[in-house]
Amino acid sequence: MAQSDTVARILDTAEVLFAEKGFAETSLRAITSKAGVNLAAVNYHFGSKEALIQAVFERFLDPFCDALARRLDQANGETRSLEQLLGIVSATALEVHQGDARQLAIFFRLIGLAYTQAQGHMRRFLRQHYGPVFSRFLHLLSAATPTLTPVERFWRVHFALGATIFTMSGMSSLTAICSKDFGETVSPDQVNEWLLDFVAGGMQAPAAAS
Amino acid sequence: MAQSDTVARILDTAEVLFAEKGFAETSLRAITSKAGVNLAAVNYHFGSKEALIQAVFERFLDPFCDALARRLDQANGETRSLEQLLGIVSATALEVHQGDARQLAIFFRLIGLAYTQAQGHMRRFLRQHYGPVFSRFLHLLSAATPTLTPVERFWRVHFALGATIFTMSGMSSLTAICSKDFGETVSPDQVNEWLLDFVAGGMQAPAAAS
DNA sequence: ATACGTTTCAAACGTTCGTTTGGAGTGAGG
DNA sequence: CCTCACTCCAAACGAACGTTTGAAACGTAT
Repeated sequence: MAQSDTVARILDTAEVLFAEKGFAETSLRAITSKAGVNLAAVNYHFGSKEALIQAVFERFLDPFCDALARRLDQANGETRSLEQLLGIVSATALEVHQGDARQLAIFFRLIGLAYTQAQGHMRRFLRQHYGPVFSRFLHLLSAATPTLTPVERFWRVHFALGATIFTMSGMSSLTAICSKDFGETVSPDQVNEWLLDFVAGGMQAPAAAS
Repeated sequence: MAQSDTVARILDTAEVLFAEKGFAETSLRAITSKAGVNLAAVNYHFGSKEALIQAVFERFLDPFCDALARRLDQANGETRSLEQLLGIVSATALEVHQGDARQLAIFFRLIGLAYTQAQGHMRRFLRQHYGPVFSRFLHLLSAATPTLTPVERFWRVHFALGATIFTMSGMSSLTAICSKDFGETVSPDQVNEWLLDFVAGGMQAPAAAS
């Protein structure tokens, strides 16, 4: 075959293991042995471990950003409410992963890791590759939250990002705790809806006097 | 001297380096060389790297939880509003670190790392040592948010935790971006107030139909 | 069938890690 | 003055890491 499935097997396995343990805690030996490929395959196909990490990110962020840009295009010109705007992002994430809760958790966990574990070069990579889409979203968000000053909006976006990333990346363990403590199983979709309520409420909270 | 300051020097340095780079990415050699002590000192005084990590957490979490318990005692019996309750936690964090923004950022960054990087044993340690205080807080929170179902409150608490930990642990880089993009410098205290507004708004957001 | 580019493989490389060791320093008590 | 417990230190240990190597295996086109 012209292109073996070794590359895909490595990416699939690395994605899961990175999401579970982080980048530094996941060795190439763990990835290659679980993927059933030779240890040297990573350096042969990707060049280095860091290049593998970037490849993992590109594979799941490119489709997401493309889909998000498409949906934002459809919303162009129309004045959108905050709830609609947040719904677009949420629906895009669900669309790209076709409702697979496990994939969705991995998605957010990796984004969270990129923010918390990666040094400067990773943030630069994300900003260069996906900055434009993020800017477009921010512009629409400005129209949806006209009472906020730019600085306050900047911070509230990061509050919302934190709530989202933190929750989604820990979704599996949190749902386990939830069902143990309350005897009630909640679907990731339900959590997602509750999160949207929370974020919308926080975004539109009145600004107290400083 | 009966007790040298080697232990304190190690703890001080480890705290900073762990917060900067994470646990796995911080070697004992980096800690000991920056602290100006011998490499073997860590294993001599603490036993292992993992024990050092726990010691770092105990040193900053014990005073915080004690102070929080004291403040919750004072609020005992009285019905508190959500804003007052959140204010207590915020004021406790500020009190323990005496308004030192750098220390405060380290504080939250370490908590965030404990949640995202640590495997099961770290969460178990946190739950066993600091679970009771957290339960008391949750009980008071229930009284302050009577319209929420227990399950919804559970999730909103984690949304709020995510917003807080994510923001505070990335405070230094976020303030840098903020001042670069807006030419406006905001104090950590200001961000803290805005965060309280956001969390209060999210906590009290109306629950949409599921 | 032969030659060639691509991919796989076992083995080893050098480095860095956490940890251990045995002895040298140090100060208080007998 | 000697002893003993505590602390520090240079050096080394074994293990695990990312990476490299050179040959074997493979498919394809001539």
